[in-house]
Amino acid sequence: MRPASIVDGVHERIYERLMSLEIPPGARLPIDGLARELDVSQTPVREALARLEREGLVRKAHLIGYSAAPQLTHKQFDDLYKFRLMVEPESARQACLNLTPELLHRLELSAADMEKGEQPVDRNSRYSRFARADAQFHEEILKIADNETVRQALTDQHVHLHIFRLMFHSRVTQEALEEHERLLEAFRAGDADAAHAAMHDHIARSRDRLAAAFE
Amino acid sequence: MRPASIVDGVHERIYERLMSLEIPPGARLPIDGLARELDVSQTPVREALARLEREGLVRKAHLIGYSAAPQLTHKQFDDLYKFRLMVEPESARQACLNLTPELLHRLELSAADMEKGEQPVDRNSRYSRFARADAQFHEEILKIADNETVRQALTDQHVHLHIFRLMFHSRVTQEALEEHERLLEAFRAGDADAAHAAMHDHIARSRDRLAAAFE
DNA sequence: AAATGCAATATCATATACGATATGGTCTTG
DNA sequence: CAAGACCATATCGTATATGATATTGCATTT
Repeated sequence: MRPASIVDGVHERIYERLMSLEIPPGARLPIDGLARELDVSQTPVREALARLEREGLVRKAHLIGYSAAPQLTHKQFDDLYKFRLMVEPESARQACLNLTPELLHRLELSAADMEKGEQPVDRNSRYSRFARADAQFHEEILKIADNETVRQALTDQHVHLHIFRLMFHSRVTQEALEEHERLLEAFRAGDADAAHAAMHDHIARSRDRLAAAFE
Repeated sequence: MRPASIVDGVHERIYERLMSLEIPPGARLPIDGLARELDVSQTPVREALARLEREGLVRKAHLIGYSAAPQLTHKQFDDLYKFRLMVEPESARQACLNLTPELLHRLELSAADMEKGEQPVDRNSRYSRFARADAQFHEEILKIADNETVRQALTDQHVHLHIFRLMFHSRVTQEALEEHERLLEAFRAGDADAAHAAMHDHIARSRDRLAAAFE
């Protein structure tokens, strides 16, 4: 039985606060303040913040301190989606080629999670659940594509975290579910080109839906 | 004058030791050992190692410690090049569209650096110089493509570091220079599709040249 | 001789301490 | 009254100390 390290716990708790916008973009993150609040010493807080910095979720200014990363700019948003379009459709194609009935089944389950699931109690938890499920679905496809480098690169960009923060106040549409369904159809048919196209279409539409958040 | 932080210095010095294979893949990296050796306390060493861990250059085992990341496996190598092929040719195309005479000029200079330059004193420094210049050239193109997300994602994969470690004992060919030249020709002509093709070709050939390192 | 248990050592994880620097408000001065 | 100097506080960056855990080697036993 290993005692999970304090650093991991601190990292996770700060991550959640950032994700839930409890710590808003730009807010300061004083080390000893967090240490007192989480009832640990400064050392693990320091290390957790260093990790979050490398992940791009917080920024550090020498002799000034850490602060939560600002919201995505329009350009960063564009860049992020261009990146996804370079990588994810191709990964969907590859996933299609690697697909086994068992893997497909797991993917279907993952997609189903998004539609049903317990009714949310409030706006916040609902969006959170949706974002989590969507991230899970895309993640599943990347795992099937079996390219750890690509998966890591996307994970490092924290696509879904940023998107969640953006869509926090926007509407969750039924469209995304339908697009996922079209992707699944391509997978079921074993049509790699169709999977590529469906993923491309899905991401482009997702981009256009979210672009409204900048108006 | 800025008081460069000790953490930065420690990070850099360890990075160089990893890059130069002075610390071989798999070697242990004891915190207090490094602290004594570099004549600093453990705290900055800890933070530097945490950064290197996020960068994928060292691994950490809870209650055991840090160690240098192992060499790329054949699969990781394949994945890395598949990733590059998804991203860099498209970036070359975009760079071509963004190109101005001034930017092209800088790129030409960058490419020229690779060919001439002072004669190396030994194998090690020669490869190091080549690897650095090659990294610089590709980096320059990504900057022109002006997609910071993509650039960061590639940087995070430490493509050129891994490649250098692989090619440490292999031959540096003239071919790479010729491929860069073909890329430049496409840029000069303003032919985005040709730039895409040339970059694709260059990376695929680079992959095939290095694949020998696994035999 | 091989295996097992135990002690010694190396190393980590965390806590705490302290000097250094930035920031913000107040006070002085022109 | 405005502008600049100065001090107090917050916070960082680094160092050091301490308890906990893993690893290693040796002794003991079978």
